[in-house]
Amino acid sequence: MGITKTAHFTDAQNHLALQLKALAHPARIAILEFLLKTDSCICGDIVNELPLSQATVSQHLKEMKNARIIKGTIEGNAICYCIDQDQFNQLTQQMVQINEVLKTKNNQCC
Amino acid sequence: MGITKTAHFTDAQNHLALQLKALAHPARIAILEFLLKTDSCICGDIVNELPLSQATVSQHLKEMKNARIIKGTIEGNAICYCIDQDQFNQLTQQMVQINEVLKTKNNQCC
DNA sequence: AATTATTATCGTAATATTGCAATATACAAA
DNA sequence: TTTGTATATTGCAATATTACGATAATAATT
Repeated sequence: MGITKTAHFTDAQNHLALQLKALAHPARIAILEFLLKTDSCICGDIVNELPLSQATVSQHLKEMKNARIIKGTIEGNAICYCIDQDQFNQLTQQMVQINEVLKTKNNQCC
Repeated sequence: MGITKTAHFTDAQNHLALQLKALAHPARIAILEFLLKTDSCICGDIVNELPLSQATVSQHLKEMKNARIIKGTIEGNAICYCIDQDQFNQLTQQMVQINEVLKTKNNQCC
C-alpha cells in the first residue's frame, strides 16, 4: 500500500529508520559531505554546489532538519546550516554498537 | 518527478545512499536486530517475528540482499539469512569516519 | 518605500515504495 | 508421485518521494 506500518514497530526502530532515511539519498550525502568539508555552510552555497534546483535543495535540507541531522540558524539575510554533531554522533554510535555485537558473534552461518 | 538523479552524483555517494536506504525502514531495522540477537536466521523465523506478511518480509529481505547488507544460503528446505559482516563493517566505518572529521572540526556555526 | 537577495512553500507531474493476496517455485517427505 | 513446507515472484492498489517552476516570505540595501 505504500504506507509504512510504523505503528507495529518500536519507537527506537522507527527513529533509527527515520534518521537513516534522512541520509539515504545521494543528494543528501552530497550535502553532508559539503557541510563537512567547507567552513561556510550558507544555504546558497549548497545550492550552487549541487546539480539541483533551489527548491529541491531546500526540500532536502528540510528533511534533514526534520530528522535532526542538521540544524540551521538565521545569519543576517542568509541561513547557516550545520551538521548536528550530537545527533550524528548518536546515530554513528548506534551503528557502531550493532557492528560490535556483530563482530563478537562469529556464528556466520552464511 | 520522483526519480532520483543518481547520474549527477558520484558512485561513492550513490552507493552509500543505497546501503543506508536498505536500512532506512523500521521493518528492516527489526530484521537486522532479529538477525543480531538470534542464533538461527531462518527466513521463516523472521516472518513469524514480524507483523508483516510472508510476501512483504520476502521483499524486504530481497532489498537488503541487493544492497549486500545481508546474505542468504540455502539450508536444506529453508534459507538461512545472515548480516554480511564485512559490508556492515564497511558501512559503519564510513559513518565513523564522517563522525571523526565532524569531531575534529569544531566550527559549529549553528 | 522600492529593490534586491536569500530561503521556504505551494502546486503538480512523474516515479518509487510499501504491502499483501494469489500464485509459482523448489525441495523434502511420505 | 503426491503432499506438505519454505521461500520467491507477480500483479495490483495505495501512499510516499523526488523534482522543479512559480510564488511567497523575510530581511538587507538603496
